[in-house]
Amino acid sequence: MSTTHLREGDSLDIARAARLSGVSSRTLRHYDSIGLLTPAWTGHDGRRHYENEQLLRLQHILVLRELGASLDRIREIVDADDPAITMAHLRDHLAGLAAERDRYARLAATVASTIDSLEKGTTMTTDQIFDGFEHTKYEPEARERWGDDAVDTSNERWASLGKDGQQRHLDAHREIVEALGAAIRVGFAPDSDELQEIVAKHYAWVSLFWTPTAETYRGLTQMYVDDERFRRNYDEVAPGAAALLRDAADVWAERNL
Amino acid sequence: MSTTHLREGDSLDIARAARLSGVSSRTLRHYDSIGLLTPAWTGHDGRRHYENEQLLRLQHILVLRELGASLDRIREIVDADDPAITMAHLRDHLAGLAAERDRYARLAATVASTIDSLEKGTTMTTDQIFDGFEHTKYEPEARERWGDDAVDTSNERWASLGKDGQQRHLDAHREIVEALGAAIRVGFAPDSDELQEIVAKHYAWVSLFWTPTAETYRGLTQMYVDDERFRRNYDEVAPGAAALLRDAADVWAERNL
DNA sequence: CTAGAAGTTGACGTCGCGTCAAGCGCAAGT
DNA sequence: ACTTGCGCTTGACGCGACGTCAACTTCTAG
Repeated sequence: MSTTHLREGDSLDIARAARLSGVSSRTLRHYDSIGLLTPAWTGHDGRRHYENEQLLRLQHILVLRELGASLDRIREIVDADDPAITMAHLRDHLAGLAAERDRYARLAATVASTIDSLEKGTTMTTDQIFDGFEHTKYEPEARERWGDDAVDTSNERWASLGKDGQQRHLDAHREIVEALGAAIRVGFAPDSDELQEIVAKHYAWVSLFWTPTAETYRGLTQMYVDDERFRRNYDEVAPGAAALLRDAADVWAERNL
Repeated sequence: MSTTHLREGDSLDIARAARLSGVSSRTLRHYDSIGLLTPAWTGHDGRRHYENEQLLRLQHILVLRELGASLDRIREIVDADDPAITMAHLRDHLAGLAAERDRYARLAATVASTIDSLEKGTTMTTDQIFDGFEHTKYEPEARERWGDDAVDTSNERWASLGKDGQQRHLDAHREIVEALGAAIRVGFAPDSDELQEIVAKHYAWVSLFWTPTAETYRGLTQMYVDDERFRRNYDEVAPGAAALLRDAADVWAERNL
């Protein structure tokens, strides 16, 4: 058999080439414009025509595109048409994919646990922190401390969560408290990077519902120390945790708020 | 205490605001230009000045940005400042993150197994397929079939892989063969979507080293049938597998090459 | 001969900024 | 008083892989 057996009629216009290979004609034009896939020939009227050779190259391109490679990388691979180079690029590409995968996995886990923490039920720490703003005897004090609007808003926000939401919010908080406990055992200082990071998380945790100012944030952490019902939740993991959080929060608030 | 206690001196210029919050001044300008974060006030000379309120909003923005949310989504969340809306957006966002994570996981797995298949060692199917192009007695035949250049290139490509690479290439191939076997047991026709998909994978597998034309691809699959050493590898999983692959490849080549 | 189908090029939009480029205001040094 | 220079300003392009108009030309069928 001859290696080439193309009759004139074997060439396809852009639409047929696109349908055959499952891409849009725009994509073919794009590939042409960036020099990734040049049509076999172009009519006097500018219309693009594709033949077997181009369809083969396109197949090769699409195989690699399905692997998520960039068009630049694809170009280098198909132009080289060399397995050693293919391997090198695939290796690079895999590293990138794995990194992206891990990045999204981390993000998803973080968001999931955030949602979890917001959805879970109403238990101890929760009751204490948010009930502190609520209708009970602490409310007048809270209103005095943070102003009426803040208390109302906080109540509404908390109420808008389900029992579920409230429970899980706790879990995120528990992580923070346990990190605090670990910091105490290791002996980190309030202005150490480690503690400042914990405070940042604590602030972020609080911020999901309410955006404290430097003043109110300091006030909140001070209340953790002053009020025995709050303090117990922090100190139960390690004595002095509430005070350490307050000290670290003072530094953090000054630096960041 | 008063709720506002800002003195004139409390406002920060863009550089200090940027350093405090850990973003670039360009980012702050960007957030201003898209209306996500407007400075507290702007001097007669156009310089931006930020105060506590803006820094707080920025903190909220950055918390959400770390979760990978888009600026549009972030705007809706911080503008609403409502936990119910926050939850709804976080939920949407989580779905997107999980989808991306899974997508990259699939891509990474595919590429990894491709690399694996290219790196693994030289065994049976491998030996037979690629040794078919090699120095042994089959080489003259291969040269006749596909031309000298194709044979040389194939030899070089295969040689450029390690023993490892050659072995794993096999595994990918084995998957294809087993899919073929399953198709036979179920009784799919050569032109069925299922078989066409298998052929597509087979073609992609071959294409990673060599880009067959319709003619050479048909020739290759025909050889799988004709040559007992090749046929055995296909038929061992299910009798008639080689012939079925050839028939399906004929259809596929016509449609796609 | 004309309408319609299908092709063409060109340009903008996406997303979140990084990175020039050109110009202005203010404070310190000569 | 004048220059220097820093730090700010706005405006614009670039990235990646096309989707999506818009405006125009050409081919084909009636």
